[in-house]
Amino acid sequence: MNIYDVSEKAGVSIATVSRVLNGNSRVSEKTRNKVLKVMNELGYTPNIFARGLGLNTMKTIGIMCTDSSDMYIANAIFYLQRELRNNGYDSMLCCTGNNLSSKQQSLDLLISKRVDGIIIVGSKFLSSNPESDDNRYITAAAENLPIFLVNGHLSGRNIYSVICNDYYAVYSVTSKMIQSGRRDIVYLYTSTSHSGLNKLMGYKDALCANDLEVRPNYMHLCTKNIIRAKEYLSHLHDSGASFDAVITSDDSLAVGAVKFALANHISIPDELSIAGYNNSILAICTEPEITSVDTKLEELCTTAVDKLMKVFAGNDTVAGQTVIPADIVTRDTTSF
Amino acid sequence: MNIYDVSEKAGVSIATVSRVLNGNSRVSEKTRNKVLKVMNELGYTPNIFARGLGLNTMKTIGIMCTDSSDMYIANAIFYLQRELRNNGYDSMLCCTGNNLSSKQQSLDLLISKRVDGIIIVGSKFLSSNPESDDNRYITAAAENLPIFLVNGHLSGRNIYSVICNDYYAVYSVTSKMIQSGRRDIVYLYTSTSHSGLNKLMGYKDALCANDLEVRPNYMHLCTKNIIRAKEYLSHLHDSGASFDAVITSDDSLAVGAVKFALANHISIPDELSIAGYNNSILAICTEPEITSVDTKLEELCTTAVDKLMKVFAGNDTVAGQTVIPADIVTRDTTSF
DNA sequence: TTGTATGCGTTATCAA
DNA sequence: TTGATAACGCATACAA
Repeated sequence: MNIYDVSEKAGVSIATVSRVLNGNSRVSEKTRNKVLKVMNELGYTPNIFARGLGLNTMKTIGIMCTDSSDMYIANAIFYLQRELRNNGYDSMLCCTGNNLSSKQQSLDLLISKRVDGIIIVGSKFLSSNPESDDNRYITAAAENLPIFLVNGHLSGRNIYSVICNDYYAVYSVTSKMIQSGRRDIVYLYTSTSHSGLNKLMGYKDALCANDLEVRPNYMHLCTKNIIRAKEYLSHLHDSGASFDAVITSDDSLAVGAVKFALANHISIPDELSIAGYNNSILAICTEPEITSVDTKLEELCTTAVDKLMKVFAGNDTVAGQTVIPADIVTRDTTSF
Repeated sequence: MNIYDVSEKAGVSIATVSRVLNGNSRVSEKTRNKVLKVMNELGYTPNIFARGLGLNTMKTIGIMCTDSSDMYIANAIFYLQRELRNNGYDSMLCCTGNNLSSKQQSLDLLISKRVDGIIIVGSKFLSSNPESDDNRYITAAAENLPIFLVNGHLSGRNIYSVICNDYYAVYSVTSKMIQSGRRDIVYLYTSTSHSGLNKLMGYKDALCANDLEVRPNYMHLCTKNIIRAKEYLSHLHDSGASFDAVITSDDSLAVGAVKFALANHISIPDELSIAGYNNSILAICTEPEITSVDTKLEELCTTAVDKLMKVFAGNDTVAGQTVIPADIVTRDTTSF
């Protein structure tokens, strides 16, 4: 079933069929209808390979991430996919894990599939070491197709980032904690990515701005895991360190903090204030519900796709980086 | 950059380059190395369209779901994608929402992209009405390519289902509740899909088997939402109905039940036992943590991909339906 | 072991 | 407005 079958049955040439297929106006109404009727009768579908061979585009965007089962990333994929579809593009998903060589392989694979562009989701995808060459393969790929980063930053030609203002978000939360009377504030974080380090810096700077001491054991790098967060706080508590607030870089850690407080009969928020990050469903699972930072993921995603479409349209004034401010959603684990 | 460039630079014919590309053994070691070297130097990547044009396969599987931001589905996508990759296949994701015509459109789109097979995730994708023609478009598509259902069932040629034994899982949980002394058991559920109705039936049958009354207001269809579950239980409680157990078809509803109990100073599990479903992270967010049914999602997904590969290999003895038993993960909201 | 020639289904260029 | 034909890049049957 191909264009020849249609042309034969309709009594026209393949060129005419092709014109009908592509909405070319240089076809008489009568001929067009005749061809459309035949296409319908035959249930004809154009062959995407043959088309791609000529046009060298598949109207498909590759989406890469380390782990699509992560709630934040899963939501991003949903939004991206929806926006791309609205713009006539499909998406091809690659979950790479955290191994550098498998990230490279996935990128090569998407390129070999001739995707028209690539969207990378999550700051953990990139190596945060600016000295290393670990992101070189991405800048190299950007020579041939545009690359977009959602919640990640990398500079370079044909690379576009859309990020949330993580530094300012954590700075604000920390400041609010201090303003509401907290002085011994623990910060639990999950990642040393660009975004992760920005958040940490926000915490430190807010302490400094208020003349509070930055204590190493009050900043803890922790796997993204409820139990681990609870364990570390228990450990800190048992070791005699006192703290009246916990700020986290992810809601799961904040859930751990709530569980720690409940297990030790520490009242929330009077004796211990807790703030989460990402404003996920986890923030409303606990009792009390958790104050959390809304990172505007949907807006990040729609902005990324918008920029992508502009780049495809040949607009060469698309900003390399877009920063979107976060919101703080106040609930019952804080007294501000 | 194509096969001709490589052949010219390597001083061989395009046929030889193609043979090297496809691992054909009828090439001398010397020639092979020469060609590989040139391919490397030129950074040559074969054009997938040209290849697909001849072979009419893209080594790509379409994955369809209603909503990839649903935690259950997000996990399924992760597992499926990983298994497909392990077998040399890529995946193309389509989130359709719940609208029938957009489901049909997405299916058409995947077919027009010449995917080699389609995996549909989630029982909500299918219409559960066996009388309606709403699933006809799927059986029609199955005439041309194999269709796999993960946690969904549809019978027909070239359609394969992998499902969890939901009926028996809920039957077991309900029986255990009864054995541990509960008599007034509420069942909250989110869906009237095939899987959803099976679960409901499991609940009813377990009650009947123990000579307990099936009361309509003790079975409630509820959106997948923490607050809604809490509200319904409050309503039931306020209306004077007494209950000593809540079984749910999703962890989110069980979280709502925990919140209801905490808000009303009802002790868990003594005064109220609670069971969730899907054994998601939500089950361990609350205090106490929730007993939940592990639906073996990873096993469902690997089994589906296994079956897919067997079908592609021409194995015509692949079972149309595979049923995998669930596990009950006992935690602190039940006394069994 | 290697090379030549053809077909895959479409789009686009040129001619009519 | 329509038709004939080249081009896209690869795999493969057949020839050498």
